[in-house]
Amino acid sequence: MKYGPDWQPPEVDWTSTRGRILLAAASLFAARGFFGTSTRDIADAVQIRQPSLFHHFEAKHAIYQSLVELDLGPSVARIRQYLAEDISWAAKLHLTIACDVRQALDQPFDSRGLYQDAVLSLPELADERAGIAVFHELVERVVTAGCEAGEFVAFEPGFVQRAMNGVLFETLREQGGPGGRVRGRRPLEAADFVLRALLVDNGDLADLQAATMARLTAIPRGRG
Amino acid sequence: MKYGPDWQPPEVDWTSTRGRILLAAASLFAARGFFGTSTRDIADAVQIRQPSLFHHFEAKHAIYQSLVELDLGPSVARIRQYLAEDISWAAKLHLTIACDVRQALDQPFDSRGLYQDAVLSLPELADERAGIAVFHELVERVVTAGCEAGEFVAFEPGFVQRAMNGVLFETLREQGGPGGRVRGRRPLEAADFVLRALLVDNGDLADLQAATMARLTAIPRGRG
DNA sequence: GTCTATAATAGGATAGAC
DNA sequence: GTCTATCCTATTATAGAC
Repeated sequence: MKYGPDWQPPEVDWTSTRGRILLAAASLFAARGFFGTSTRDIADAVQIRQPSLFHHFEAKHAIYQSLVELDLGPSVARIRQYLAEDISWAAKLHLTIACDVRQALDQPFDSRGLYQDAVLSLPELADERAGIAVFHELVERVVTAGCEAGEFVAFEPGFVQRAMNGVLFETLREQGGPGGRVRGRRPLEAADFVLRALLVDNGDLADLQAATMARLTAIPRGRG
Repeated sequence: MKYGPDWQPPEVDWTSTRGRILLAAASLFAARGFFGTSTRDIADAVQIRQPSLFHHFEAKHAIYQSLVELDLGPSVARIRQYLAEDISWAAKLHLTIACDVRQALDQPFDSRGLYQDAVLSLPELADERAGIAVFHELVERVVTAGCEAGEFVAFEPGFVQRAMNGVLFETLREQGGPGGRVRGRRPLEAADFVLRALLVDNGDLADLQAATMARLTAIPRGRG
């Protein structure tokens, strides 16, 4: 099942025409939005003719769909893994945020144009809506458990999930997407910001930072 | 000057055709985005013919522009006022966040479809881009001063401004816009979340809450 | 101030040659 | 796998009657 425990998105050869379409479309979606980008714009950027796109993707929304899969799939997989590990709830959340920011800054395509409600409400993107709902549910589970364990103060989990997403998205918007000069500390800063808001005892933060940093540096960089 | 110290948006009669166009357009922009909403969609919702729109607004983007003015104008005016008051930096920021959320939930139109980079990059919306930049600059000024005064921990002001915006926007998305059952505590929760992340001493939070609450209840409600 | 009629263009997608 | 040619629809906006 898509976005299920054993699913992962198909590999992409970024030098192939299909890969270059995805890269160009992602940049255009980020700059002008899905509806503000025409298939001609994308084709021009890849230097092919507009109808040739439809040999690689059945429709415009399929390009967007593939990009969401590539961005969301690993995020869902990671938080599933952290949930299974024997670490504190705070550590699970800190890792989730930091690794999500790090992935978005490391991956070759720009993810800032994805996750727009107006696009996701297209009927063809039902799987992606469901996948996002799964991610949100897993985050809420961590927040709820962290509250019950006394690690977090009592905000509503739904609110926290939203607030965390807001911090995540805006951090990416600020960074200007892949290719910008990455501020290396942003993944940790974003995670620290959210955890400081949640933690009952901010004294725990230094340990979280050290643990997350150790695992962040273990992620392969520069895939693009 | 638009969005300057003495500027405020023109009053709107929400029962007039012009007002009803703004209300309908705001809801549609929130649900399907600016580019995903056609002038026909808006006209249908107001029960007039599509060309009649152009008697009230010179172009589609002028509708969007008016909505941004109505939402952003009061926000900029408020933060200017808080900057002039003799209260702590933390109080200025707490008030800014809480009152912004409260306004968005109280005003008659849905503001969730505004502030999209893809739309704001239209050349006709240069004033609105500038207005948003002014708001961001004023927020950063509060954050920077709060850090220097030792009230806030040392995050980068630009990052904090982004994170705060993310929390703001996502809080509104969660609430479902005006007309949804407003969770009365959301303005305070959003402000608390950001201030907890920033404050060196979380013990100051209770005072902030009390001060903000006193001024929030003084805002007239139910304009819609 | 709202209407009908229509201009002018841009959009996504298909057919079929090479 | 890419091309040219083209279809069909939707879109923003204008003209001019009432």
